[in-house]
Amino acid sequence: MESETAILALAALAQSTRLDTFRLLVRHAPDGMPAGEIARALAVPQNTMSAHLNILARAGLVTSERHSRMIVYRAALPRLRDLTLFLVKDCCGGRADLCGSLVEELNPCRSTEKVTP
Amino acid sequence: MESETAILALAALAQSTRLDTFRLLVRHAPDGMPAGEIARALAVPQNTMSAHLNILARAGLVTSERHSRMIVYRAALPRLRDLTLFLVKDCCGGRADLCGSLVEELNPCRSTEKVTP
DNA sequence: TCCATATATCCAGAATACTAGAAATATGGA
DNA sequence: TCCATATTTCTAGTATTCTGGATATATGGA
Repeated sequence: MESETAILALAALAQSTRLDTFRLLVRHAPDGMPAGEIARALAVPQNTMSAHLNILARAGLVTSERHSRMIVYRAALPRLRDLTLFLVKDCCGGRADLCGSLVEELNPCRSTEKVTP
Repeated sequence: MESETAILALAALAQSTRLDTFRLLVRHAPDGMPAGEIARALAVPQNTMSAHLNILARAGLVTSERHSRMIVYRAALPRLRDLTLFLVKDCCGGRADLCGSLVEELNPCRSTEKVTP
């Protein structure tokens, strides 16, 4: 992932309404939610939410698809993965000594898998 | 990590000079670099860099320590880990189905360790 | 065709961020 | 004490972001 792309994604998430929006969409993945329903759920005016959704979309963090009258937004998990990878690689950068503890801590995600012996 | 803290960190990294600064400090971890040397390395006026370093420090992404006349800045890797964890947990949130592929991809960090059988 | 619904776009005011010149503060050496 | 160095703080101009009212566009149903 390019720095410029990463900055777009970081800036998109560095705003409370947008971070809440993204989290809401992650919770509703992979179905997604129509724009109006998102605005209602977060108690944000419809046009304000539209602007925020546009910023998230330009950052590649959400996708949109029209379903008759509604436009359904979905979290773009691969982009979140790329962003996370970008951050971790900044930290690692070929230096496993710095990185080890970080990856260890990421394991909570695997808690449902049988990784620990 | 609280959302508010995460937003501070995301915003701190969502700016090219600061992202470059953080990356430079990660590359120079754990020794760190004095403020003036950072400014010189990135060709940024010294007071502008001071402002950016202050923002990174308030976000907890760097620490500073005076060494006689110089103030040495260091990347705060644990904070980067917390931020990464925050992002990944947003994605996972008890849903290993969404998270699996993400953690898989994070493994490049482990390339120097003997994890793969 | 007319109307209701769902969403986006236009616009402007308020707030916040970025930048760098000038001045202030802290440290160490002569 | 005086000076040079390293950094921060003050300040203000410019640019960008956030917000929401008003309006425009798209879709589907009567």
